[in-house]
Order: sequence, then C-alpha cells, then structure tokens
Amino acid sequence: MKRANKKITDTEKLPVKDGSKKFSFFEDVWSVARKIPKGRITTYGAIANYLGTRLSARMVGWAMNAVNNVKPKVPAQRVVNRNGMLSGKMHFATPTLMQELLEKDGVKVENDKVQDFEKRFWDPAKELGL
DNA sequence: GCATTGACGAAGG
DNA sequence: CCCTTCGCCAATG
Repeated sequence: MKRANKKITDTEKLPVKDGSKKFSFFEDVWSVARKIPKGRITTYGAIANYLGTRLSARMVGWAMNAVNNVKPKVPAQRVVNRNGMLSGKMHFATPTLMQELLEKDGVKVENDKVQDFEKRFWDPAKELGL
C-alpha cells in the first residue's frame, strides 16, 4: 500500500561542492541536535515538533541515520524516543556506544532506558524559544 | 514507478 | 494496560 512520493530535499547527503548549500530537513534536525546541552536529552518527536512537522518524527530518526557519516558530529545519543528508550543504539558503531556516550554525559541509562527521562528532557521548541 | 520499510508517535480497541 | 492501526516522508528493492 502506501504511496510513492518523491519531492523536496535531495541534497542532505550530497557533498555540496558548488557552494550553494541548501538547507534541508535533515540539516535542521542535526542543527537542533547539536544544540542539546550536555547531560540533557530530547526526543525525535520534540525535534519534529520544533521543525513544525510533529507528525514526521520518523524522518527525524531517519536523519539521525544519515548523521552517522556527517562531518560535524551530531550527538545522536541524546535523541531518544518518547519513551526515553535508546531505540537507535543499534545504529551506532557498536550497540553499546550510545549508552556509553550518554553515561559519559552524566545520563544514567538502565536497561536501554534513560533514567529521570522527564527531568533530563530538553524541548527545543521550549528551550530555544519557538 | 509501485511496494515495503523504518532511530516515531498518537489514537483506538 | 497491551496490542494494533494509521499517518508522515524518505530511501530502498
């Protein structure tokens, strides 16, 4: 079922050599993700909401996947699902890397879940002042 | 070019 | 409270 849509943004993974850098949804996601303070975390949905695409939280996650090879490293470990679960840990270099990075940030992780999630939660739309 | 699949999330049963 | 369905949009087969 589903559809076969195709449009907008196609430069997020292109090297951009002509200098005409076009910002895309992906880059916006990365931009926000890099602003996440150390020791704080946010959710895919929160970022999506900040970008005005609340219903497109999936794309945020997809953007994170592309971040794996992006130059300005993105703290993807600080982005978890609305449950506070490290849903994307398996997409890191190693399945344990995400948790290690978070704990290095001072975030306690237990059983693939962030402890004190609500307390650690960082909402871009709120913190960055939407 | 259509079908399937997600690092999600909210709503419905 | 657990499970299923639906929506969103890009990437992949």
